Amino acid sequence: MGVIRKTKAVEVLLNEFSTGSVAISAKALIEQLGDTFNKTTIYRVLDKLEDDGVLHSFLGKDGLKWYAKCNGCTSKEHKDVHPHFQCLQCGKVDCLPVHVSLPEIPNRKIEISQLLIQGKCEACFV
Amino acid sequence: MGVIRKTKAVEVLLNEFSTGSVAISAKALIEQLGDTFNKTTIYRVLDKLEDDGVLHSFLGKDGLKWYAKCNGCTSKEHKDVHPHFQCLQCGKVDCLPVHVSLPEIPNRKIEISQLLIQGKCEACFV
DNA sequence: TTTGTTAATGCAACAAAGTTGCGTTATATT
DNA sequence: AATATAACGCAACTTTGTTGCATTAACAAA
Repeated sequence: MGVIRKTKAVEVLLNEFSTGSVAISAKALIEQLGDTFNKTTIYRVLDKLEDDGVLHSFLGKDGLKWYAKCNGCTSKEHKDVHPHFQCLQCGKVDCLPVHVSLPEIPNRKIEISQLLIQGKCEACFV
Repeated sequence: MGVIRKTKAVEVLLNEFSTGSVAISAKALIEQLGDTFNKTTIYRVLDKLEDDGVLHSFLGKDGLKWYAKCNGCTSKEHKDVHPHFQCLQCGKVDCLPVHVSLPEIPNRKIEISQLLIQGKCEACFV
């Protein structure tokens, strides 16, 4: 369906993702904005923004849902595929703008892939 | 801590993983064995078997926890790293015995990685 | 500017996966 | 056989996310 009306919630949430390739969990957004908007609204807006190809989502290490900005995607086609990096120390998650070549798998058709790399980020890696 | 006593639950659960590289979700095990064992027991045994390096776990597409047999792992060291494949049609998940080369990521230390590939499995791929 | 349609919101109740506390059972050692 | 304690079952709980429904507000048309 996608976003049709530019509401306050859409505006505020979009603004959260305005800076670069950092991912934010739905949980964090609710903690941060839950006084202003109901959690249901937050979940629903994120959902729609994903439908529109504005955001993409993936699951972090503990099954939490994370969102980050898409590059060059539309509601028709999601072409922005890349791995994500989660810091085991500070918990920060971001998108890695690199290409990963998948292994050959005979007799199977690959449709989606999700690579989550964990370790220490630039800030936490001494 | 790990498994200390060979109980009925340990025996039955181990038996579930006796055949090859197929992964089973905790949810499925509870559906299947929940009349015989309490779900708490099932979760706890899976946890301990993972501690022992007998099983490894990972998160599937929808955040469900899946378990599969480890090869050559101990409680000290988990060395059996590989991607997993989840069929979008039948839902089956299995381990792919292949090596994936991760991209170069400057200034970060990679400690763990998890690759989930989704598509159509041998049986569902016509 | 006002009106009318309906998308978007808030609230409360719910759902599903997994966890915790605690009293009881049973494994395995002595 | 006695005993220490790991493992178990049960119920209650936690957390993330979802659903139904009445209310509000975006936005287009009059």
